[in-house]
Amino acid sequence: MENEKTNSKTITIYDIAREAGVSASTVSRVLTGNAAVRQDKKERIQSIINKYNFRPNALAKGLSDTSTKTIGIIAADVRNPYYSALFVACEVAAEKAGYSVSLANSLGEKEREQAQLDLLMQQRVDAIIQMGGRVDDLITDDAYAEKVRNVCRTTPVVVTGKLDKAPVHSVVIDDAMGMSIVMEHLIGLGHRKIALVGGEMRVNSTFLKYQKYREILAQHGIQENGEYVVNGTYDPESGYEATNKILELSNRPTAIIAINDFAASGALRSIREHKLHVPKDISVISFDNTYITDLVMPKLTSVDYNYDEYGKILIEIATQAAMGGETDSIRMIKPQIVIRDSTGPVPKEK
Amino acid sequence: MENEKTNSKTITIYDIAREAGVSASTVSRVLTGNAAVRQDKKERIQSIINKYNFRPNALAKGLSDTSTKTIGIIAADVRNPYYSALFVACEVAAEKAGYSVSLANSLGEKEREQAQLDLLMQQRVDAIIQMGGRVDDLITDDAYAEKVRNVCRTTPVVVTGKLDKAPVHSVVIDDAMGMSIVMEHLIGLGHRKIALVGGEMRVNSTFLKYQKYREILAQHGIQENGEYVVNGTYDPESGYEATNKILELSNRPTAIIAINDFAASGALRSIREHKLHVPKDISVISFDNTYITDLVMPKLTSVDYNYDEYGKILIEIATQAAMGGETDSIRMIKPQIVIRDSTGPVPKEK
DNA sequence: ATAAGGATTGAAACCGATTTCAATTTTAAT
DNA sequence: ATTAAAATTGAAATCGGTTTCAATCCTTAT
Repeated sequence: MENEKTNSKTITIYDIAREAGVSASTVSRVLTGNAAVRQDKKERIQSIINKYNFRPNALAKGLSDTSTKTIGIIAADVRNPYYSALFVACEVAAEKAGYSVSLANSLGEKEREQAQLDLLMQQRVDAIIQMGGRVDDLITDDAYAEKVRNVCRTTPVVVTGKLDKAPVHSVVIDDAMGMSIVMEHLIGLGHRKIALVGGEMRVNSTFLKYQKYREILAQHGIQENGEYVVNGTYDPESGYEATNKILELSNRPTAIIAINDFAASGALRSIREHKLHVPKDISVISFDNTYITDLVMPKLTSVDYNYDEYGKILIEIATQAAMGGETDSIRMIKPQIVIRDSTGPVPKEK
Repeated sequence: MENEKTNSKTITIYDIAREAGVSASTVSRVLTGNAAVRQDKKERIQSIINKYNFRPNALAKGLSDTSTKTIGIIAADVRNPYYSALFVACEVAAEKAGYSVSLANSLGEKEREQAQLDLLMQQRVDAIIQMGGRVDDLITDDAYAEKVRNVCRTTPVVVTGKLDKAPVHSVVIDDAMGMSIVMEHLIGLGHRKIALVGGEMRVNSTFLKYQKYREILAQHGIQENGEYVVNGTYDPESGYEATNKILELSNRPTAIIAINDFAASGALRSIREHKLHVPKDISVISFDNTYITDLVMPKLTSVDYNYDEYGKILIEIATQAAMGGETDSIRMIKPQIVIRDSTGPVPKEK
């Protein structure tokens, strides 16, 4: 009942061996190139392989090799251009290193994330890269931390972000530096009334940015205005609402830092509806430098992480770990600002 | 040299069996639930499984089952929200059906696409879904068609689009109907000078739209203006340039149909730079209804395909085909218009 | 022509599950 | 208490590769 495919029988290494009049071992040797085979036999076997377009069963290979040359990737949501950019960068880098990747989306659900961790482990991927998602919850959720620790026991895990609850490898964006660059850019343009839009403080990367924001304000002798910081959920609608609140203040800021490009697009809409102009009346800057920066008007100044490089590093660490490299490594990604049309000099006081 | 992981030995069904004092067969039976096991033994085994957090090796399982419960998906580029939306819809639908998915991006390169087809076949996915990509080239590229035919011999392939060169299953968007809806919407608003922006005629879905566009113009007795049709490459920049050309015509159109939301965003920019307003001076409508429609100003009227439903159908066909269903099925997706702020009544002649 | 040495080769074991088949244990019926 | 029928169980084969190890085949030097 199960296997009633009408497909032609899939051909195996034994079929090739029989037709070539050699043993399966010999066919395997030409397949892997791990050992010498006499030239004429090699050619004969190769031609039969070509004739049938034979491809060795990756399951059997992985079972015997104990390596699948596959890296599992769990992303929060590839519909977010930040993750899709990073995923594609990983895929390309992996391919260069002779690995393929397999993607799963956690969609921000802890249960999905754990199920996917399990699944990838079962599939015997050589390493798992976890981008975003509910990693931050590990700090509070012990059962979850235990699960990750368990996975780490058999499969190396690389996480984008920091994590002390489990022996994972980390690649972290220097969020403080990112905020620092943003603040210096704005302050250099004369801004002193700077608002922060979007983000949840329980998310580490957001919290680090906030800390730096305060630190730099202090450095420049600027009094922090609590009303200028409005949390949100990283989407356009939330950026829109947060900005609405801010623009209704009697003492409006002259610059808005959005937690990501999505929130910034919402901010732009709110600003437009308040009949203000960017960057003449108010500057907007954001993080992630996704293609969204190019779609909205004006084009957004944003903080970039060099996704190609970022992906390359993730894959590098993952493959090294897969080959038994040391655990607990940590690498930093240095952000860079990409200046477009949404930031400009502070407007003159009237 | 190869296997110098310091990880603890991965535990197998035999380890569980030994500790439970039963045979591996019995452990397997509680794992799969395919056969009865005495209650007390079952519980003992289950508790040992839990104790070690044991997960059966999916490679070994797949090898013995001849089903991996995995569906391979090849997308043109998940960075495009059309594909990411469809991919996530597939992932969710697959999960409900007890399958997992594995994603590869062809990035519009024929060689990558073929390599990925090969790889997925080697990984013994139960079916392959190919979304977009160079499928259209199959019509002209015989070597490629031969490759696909070869894959089809062992693994069912589901394609988004039509294809007679290989025995694949098809899910196609009714592009003609989409264009029809768009045209009726615009004509209903009084527009008669309607331009078409972006797209390459060699791409079937684009060509079908163009055909319907002409057909409907004719139906309404509107003379086609060749200058109103400007091809492009589906990205913002291309939509921008095409629209620039159109807006420099002496006899400007009052509505622009963009081939997708990206092109539409470029069109909006061009229109803005020409000091025109949407939809007061000119209406803009596009295809795909991605989240981009929500980011730009004004929000875009666009044609939606109900991605959840679309993904569900793709997975349905893929899983049925995997279980030996008939080949060569074809399903149609009916598009729907989502009206937002970018389309309005034709401006009064001055 | 022959022995030593290296190059090729195949048989068999292994990777970790599932499943068939026959044997054994339970349970139910008489 | 017996026996037939039903429920459990384990041994062994299988899935399709890779690799070890011992055997066989060539070379080349003597």
